[in-house]
Amino acid sequence: MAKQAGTATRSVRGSRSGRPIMALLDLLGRRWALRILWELREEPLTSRALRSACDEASPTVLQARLTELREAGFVELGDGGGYGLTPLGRELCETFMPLHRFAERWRR
Amino acid sequence: MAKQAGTATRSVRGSRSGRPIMALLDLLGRRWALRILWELREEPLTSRALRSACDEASPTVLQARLTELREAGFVELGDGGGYGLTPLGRELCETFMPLHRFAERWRR
DNA sequence: TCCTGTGCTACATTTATCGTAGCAATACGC
DNA sequence: GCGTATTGCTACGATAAATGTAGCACAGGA
Repeated sequence: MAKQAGTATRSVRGSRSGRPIMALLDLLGRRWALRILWELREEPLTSRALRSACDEASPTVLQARLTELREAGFVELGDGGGYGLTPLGRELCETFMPLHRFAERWRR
Repeated sequence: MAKQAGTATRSVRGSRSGRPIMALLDLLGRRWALRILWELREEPLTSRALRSACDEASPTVLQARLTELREAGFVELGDGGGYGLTPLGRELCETFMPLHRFAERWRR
């Protein structure tokens, strides 16, 4: 699994262009990535609470996504335990808020 | 591979809640989905041009994503050939535009 | 007719994710 | 101390999804 340290560019899958938007789209395009950010939007959650919020997704992927999101600087592990958004992550989450309104109108 | 007709709700993976935002986050959280929307943001592209734009992603997934995005009503296949965004898809894409600015500031 | 480009598919290989179980560490109350 | 509960996190076999390469049928254009 991808878990190498965030030393370098890390050639995020399918985006060797170096354009940051591609790296971001790729990171957010992995399973549960968007969902994790969404579930943390209001308050920090423990790893198990987050798992519950994410329909009991397997801890393997959740842990992988959390590591990636932490390396990206969007999520952090509070010293008292529990995952929360960093200021940057909160900012990113704000970017996604209009999606909520859109989804409500969409209603497949 | 997921390819069933859009007959029913289709229980989008990991979102049995019925909340549309979950379905949307799930759909957009599949590989190349966000990227496809992004690459189509300006002009329609043929399937092969889209493939080139997406770093030569395998046509199997691209075709799968395109089918899903079409069923969702975000993408359509123009009668002259070439994939383009529907008005709804364009609207969704607008929602993601702030992401571009964010990514530029992010620059991992 | 041949050539080119379109959307799209087959299929074997590789990779990601799932599901279940369990670990070490850190607390609690007794 | 002892048990018990919770934390973050990992192992590992089974399953689902993505990759890479090749190629199909169809529709023009020369």
